[in-house]
Amino acid sequence: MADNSEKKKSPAKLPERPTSGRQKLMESALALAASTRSLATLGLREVARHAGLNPNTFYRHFKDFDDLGVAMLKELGTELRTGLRERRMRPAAKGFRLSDLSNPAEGLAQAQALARESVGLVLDFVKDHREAYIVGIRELHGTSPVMRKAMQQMLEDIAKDMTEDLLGVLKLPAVTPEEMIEVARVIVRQMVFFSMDYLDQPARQQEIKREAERFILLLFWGAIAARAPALLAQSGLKFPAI
Amino acid sequence: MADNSEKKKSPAKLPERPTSGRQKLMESALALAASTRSLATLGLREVARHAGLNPNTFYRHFKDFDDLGVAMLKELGTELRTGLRERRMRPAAKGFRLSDLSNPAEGLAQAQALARESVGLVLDFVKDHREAYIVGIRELHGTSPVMRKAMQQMLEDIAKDMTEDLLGVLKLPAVTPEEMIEVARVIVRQMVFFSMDYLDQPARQQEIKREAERFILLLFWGAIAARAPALLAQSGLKFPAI
DNA sequence: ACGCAAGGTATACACTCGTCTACCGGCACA
DNA sequence: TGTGCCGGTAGACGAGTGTATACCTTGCGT
Repeated sequence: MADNSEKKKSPAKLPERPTSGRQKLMESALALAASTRSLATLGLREVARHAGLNPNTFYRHFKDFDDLGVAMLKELGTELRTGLRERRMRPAAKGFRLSDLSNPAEGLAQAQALARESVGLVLDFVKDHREAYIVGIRELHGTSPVMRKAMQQMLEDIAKDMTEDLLGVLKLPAVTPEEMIEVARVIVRQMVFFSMDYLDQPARQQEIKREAERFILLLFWGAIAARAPALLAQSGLKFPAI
Repeated sequence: MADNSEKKKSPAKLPERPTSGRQKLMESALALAASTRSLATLGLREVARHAGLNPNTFYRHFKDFDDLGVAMLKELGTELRTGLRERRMRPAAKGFRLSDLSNPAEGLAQAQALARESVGLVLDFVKDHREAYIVGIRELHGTSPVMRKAMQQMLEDIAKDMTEDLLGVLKLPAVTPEEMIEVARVIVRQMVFFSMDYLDQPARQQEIKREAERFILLLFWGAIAARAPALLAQSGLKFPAI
């Protein structure tokens, strides 16, 4: 521990600069937050240590710890949304585009296929970005108001994306866009929980996937029943106004 | 700071022991967690200081910090569950007990009344226990695995209570208990988010209440549509198997 | 060729933290 | 009358933290 004659490995030739310090700090913060399981608990020194950097280097790039937080969120947030969007463009996802449709039963069949595809898509993504997901959700109900707002906004954006997709792909009778976004929001939020289960209980993954699909289908059935009372009237059922 | 001659205010006669130390610690922890906005960030010394106690006193009552957490959760959890239960026994809640019923529409009308009552009940409770709720939800996705498990268990218990009530009060056709608990779980989890909104946006409280009611009703409509296809078959609709 | 800013490092300081050991007053109860 | 235990206190130790100051490269612009 004493002073050895000469070392100074600091200015050694490091031909590799793949991650540029700032990046290393963010990655370390993410990794630590996912293992230690909180951003708020993280320490400046701890992150720097894990990144193999001097504690003070932190100040070169971020002023607060919130500062690093919003930077991470911005990066991961765009990654998530674009990730979802591009996977939504895959062939399988576009397989069941349909022109117009007056039969609700047909619409529900399409909805089922779309639900299955979407659920798998989200859960796969979550599994592929386990760390980011865990940390993000923690911030959703977390300490910093800034983070919380940003996180809520991200969920809302995803819900809006989903609404567009749903409105574009399937035509459920008499379901207005306003109701659609409400349904989408509910789905997105519920998926937060399903995703948690999915990560926490690997043995039940298939079952959880089915539960999520059933949930979505239930909502669509409900939406049709609530919004197409005329169609259901023939069956003799009378639904209370919503 | 030096040693004054004689003091020792410690063994002074304290006729008041309204909150017995342990209680003081838990209350301080709750207050601090709700203001500092995290249990994980809390420090043993910090809590003791806020409670006006010696740091070591903490060890007399709790061994971990998780220990205090589960104690708080147990207290508040039972308060919540019994609160919900006794309010569920109020006259208004029992108003629509019904014997047997073959008409799903009738069942749905009952469901709507029950949904309205239950939603109001939960949201009132949340508003009355704002601090506890915020802290609790934070722990639901929080750092400590112990807390997380405990919190999930509490939600699950509430869902079970709700299932019993639902099965007892209203008879939806062909909805099995297994499906009922699944629906109840989904409702409870969604109420977590609705409650957050409710606390965060006081101006929209009535609107949020309506959204929650609509969500629940949607689920029941969906459940009937999914589980009583025979009833709906007359309408000419054919629903895909779930 | 010089300067200078960016990124990184080393050392140091004042704090806070969790925990350990030891001491003390009341109360129950045998 | 003693003798434990329970709840509370005091002080100290070692480790970890955030931050301040100062020094050292490297690269780029002029």
